[in-house]
Amino acid sequence: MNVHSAEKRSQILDAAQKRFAHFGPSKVTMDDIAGDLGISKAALYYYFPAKEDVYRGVIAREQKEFIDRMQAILAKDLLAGKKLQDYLLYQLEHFNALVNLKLLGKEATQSVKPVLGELFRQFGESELKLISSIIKQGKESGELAVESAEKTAEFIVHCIQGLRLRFAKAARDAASETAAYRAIASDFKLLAQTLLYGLVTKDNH
Amino acid sequence: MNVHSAEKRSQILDAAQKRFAHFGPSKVTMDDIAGDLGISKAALYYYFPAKEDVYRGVIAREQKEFIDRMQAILAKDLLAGKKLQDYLLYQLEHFNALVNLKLLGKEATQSVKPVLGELFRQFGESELKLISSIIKQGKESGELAVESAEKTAEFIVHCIQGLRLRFAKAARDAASETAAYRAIASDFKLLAQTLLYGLVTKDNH
DNA sequence: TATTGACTATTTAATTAAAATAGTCAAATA
DNA sequence: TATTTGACTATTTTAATTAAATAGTCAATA
Repeated sequence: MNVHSAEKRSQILDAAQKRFAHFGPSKVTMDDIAGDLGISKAALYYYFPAKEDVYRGVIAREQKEFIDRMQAILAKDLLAGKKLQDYLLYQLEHFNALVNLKLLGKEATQSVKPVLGELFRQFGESELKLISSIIKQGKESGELAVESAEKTAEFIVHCIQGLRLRFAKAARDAASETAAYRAIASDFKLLAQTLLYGLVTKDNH
Repeated sequence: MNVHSAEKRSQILDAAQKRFAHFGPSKVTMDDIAGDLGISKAALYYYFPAKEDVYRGVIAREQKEFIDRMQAILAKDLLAGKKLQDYLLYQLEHFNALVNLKLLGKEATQSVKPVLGELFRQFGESELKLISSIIKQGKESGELAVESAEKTAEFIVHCIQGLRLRFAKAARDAASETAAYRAIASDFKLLAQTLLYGLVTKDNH
């Protein structure tokens, strides 16, 4: 029976994570990963039935880490507006720390793309739940004026993902990735401000 | 001397535009286009020195058409807030009508990609100018409370492009393109509303 | 249960030849 | 002189073939 030590599985994911981040998934062989741990490839297959499962494992772990961090930020007893602001301001830096998450579409063999798509979808749902809970809190307390909390949350998630996507694209072309990062960080700051208070002055409401 | 008739050039672009929209640029040969017009390929090269220039011409024309339409909308004597709203509400449907614009990155041979990138950049700048002029109008009249009109305009353009990009991605995967369209249309509606008035109720400002 | 070496099955990369297509040009035409 | 063409060459794509790399299996073993 395959019981697996959770310990060992985690070590394997550690090694794979480092290599994936450095070379991209397609340039990392199962022998590479096994070699890093001083075990044979066959042993590796005892823990993960396919390379796809290793990649899936690495990404799933990163996604969980991201969601956990964001949940921690949102667990505090704050106004919904403040929470939303915090989410927008902190999600980018945490998102960026998780290298493989960004590698998603890019650098993937054709066969794993559907899997990644599915993982990405799940991730989006997790993000939607987080934002959704914030908006609901704000709506119920009368702090936020929204018609449908659900639709509003979706809209915000789409904005976030859209800006991230645009950033990824810009970072590829641009001379400096740092410049692209600063630009998008500024965008998220403005998004946080504008979503809450809008552009129109009070006199003109 | 190469004088070219503007008339003929335009006819060529018409034929190319239709084919590109239907099959994608890489599946359209110069012979195809020439055939549609009942002329020889050599004649076509008399008007356009390279296939790249045909594609460039088609896209440039579509971009101009888009910008012209949007300028028409914004030429009216309205509050900046209303103009911004109009822009956000109408840009999507007009953008979608211009097929080749959407084909940009996709379906392009490696050699034309840099050209397309440049065209895309120029297009972004045109859009930025439009939005920027709206925001400036609103700022100067005291209608909009923005720190930097320039930065705000950039932020809004990034949101627009991000949502479009996300939409293009979703449309590829999703079962129905129509469903994806409805979703993004709703997003732009919410963007128009939220950008102006924000989510926070007046009592909580 | 966990591990391995030796194996097979698949996938990717490199090579080449054939086909399709872009692009040129001297001559013809209107 | 401006435009068009057929016949040409140059370049790029595609297809087919093989060699190499890598994924994945399994009986034997500690």
